[in-house]
Amino acid sequence: MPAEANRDKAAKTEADAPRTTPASPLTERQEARRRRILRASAQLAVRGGFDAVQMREVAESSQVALGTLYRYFPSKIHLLVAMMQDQLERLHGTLRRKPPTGETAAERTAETLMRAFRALQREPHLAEAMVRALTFADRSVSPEVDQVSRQTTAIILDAVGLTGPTPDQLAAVRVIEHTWHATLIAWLSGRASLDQVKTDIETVCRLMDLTAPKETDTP
Amino acid sequence: MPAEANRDKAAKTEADAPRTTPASPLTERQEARRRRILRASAQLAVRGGFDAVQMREVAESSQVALGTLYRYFPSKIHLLVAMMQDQLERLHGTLRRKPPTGETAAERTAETLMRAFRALQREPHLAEAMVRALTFADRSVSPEVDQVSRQTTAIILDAVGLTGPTPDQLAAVRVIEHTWHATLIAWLSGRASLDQVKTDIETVCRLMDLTAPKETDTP
DNA sequence: CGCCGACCTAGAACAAGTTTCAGAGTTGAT
DNA sequence: ATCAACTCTGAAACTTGTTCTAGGTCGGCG
Repeated sequence: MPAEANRDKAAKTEADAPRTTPASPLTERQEARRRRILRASAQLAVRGGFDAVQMREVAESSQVALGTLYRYFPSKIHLLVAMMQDQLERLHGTLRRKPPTGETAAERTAETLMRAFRALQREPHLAEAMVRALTFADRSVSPEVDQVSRQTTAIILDAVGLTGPTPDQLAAVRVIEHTWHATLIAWLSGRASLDQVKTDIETVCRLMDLTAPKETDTP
Repeated sequence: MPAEANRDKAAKTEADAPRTTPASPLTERQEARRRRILRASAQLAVRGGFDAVQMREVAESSQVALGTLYRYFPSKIHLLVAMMQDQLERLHGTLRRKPPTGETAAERTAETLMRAFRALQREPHLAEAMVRALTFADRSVSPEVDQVSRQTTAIILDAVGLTGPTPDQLAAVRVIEHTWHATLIAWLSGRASLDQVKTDIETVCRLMDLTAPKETDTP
């Protein structure tokens, strides 16, 4: 069934390659290829982490030529960051279905992050691959990394229960995110224990007062 | 003057290669080589950042064979992390000579970090090289990365003016460090403005209350 | 019907980090 | 002075990410 042609035409008029951003609509077949690639990458990552995701192997596993792989994901980093976007979306969905139950904002945030952390713990190699990619990303991956960052912010804001955060609250959320990332990295490279992760996360959630604006008054 | 031999012997008895850790004392010549290598790396890094530090070029610039370079620094990451250790020591020295002047611990900490930040700003490529290496480091570099982390902690504790920090205070310092790192990364990859860096650093320093223990009482 | 253009494939080629190896060079001990 | 045990050198080889080239496939259109 030639459902592909007209869309290919559309893609052509706008850009040369399918982007990871929502910009260009992909053919069904192309969507399928993209999913195959991401799935193959995830499988490899689960087994051996960042180093095990080798572009030639990804191409072979997903039954795609190397050149095609690079057309879909312009670098290994792009590929792994896209994988992270995938996983984050899934996580956000799960969290929406089963929101955290803590009393205070700090408790809910810590609970959310620890839940995410336990999910990552289950596949540490996968986590390592994604996080390494994320932190190694240079300017050419900024848009994608930014998207990941926004998604993380959204997850935390959901946990807190804020819809219209003040700039101060946004800054606090950023600090929490930073701690989350850095702790994750320290844990993945064996420099922090599980306890330390837990402590740090709880510390930052407790101390970043998210319930009220800091500078302005709230009568 | 053959002051080299006995020390080489000493080195041999203990390990195969000179480590970056204080473990094995190096010959003068070896010290000189090591410094040449670090200097050459820094020069290359200043020019073009992480990518410009190419092992072949470093070897050539420092007049050392490639194999020798790898004997001193088992990987590019090790090399760049060692560069960071160097710079941090220098910074710590400077800070000791001219300590921050703020009234509160939070102010002094923020001042210290912003001063470090401005130093990095002067050589953004150098900063990029070091930070990329630091965050990309895997387990094999743990000891060195850990050393960097300890040095950073020491600098912050100096700024705060604490000598015997409580576990809670150490956790708070870790959160500050995490924020510092993550902000730096975001800035280097163009995802955060100078203002945002400043805001985040000040936010975390302000909110991480370092003046008194959190759990235990202070009569 | 047969050609066009976009996409895809296979595979070579290139770049940079890393490893390897044979042959010097050094140095302390005998 | 010679030896043994190192370290250093120079160059090639190997690995993996990335790019390039030449040709193949497919759907729509003249």
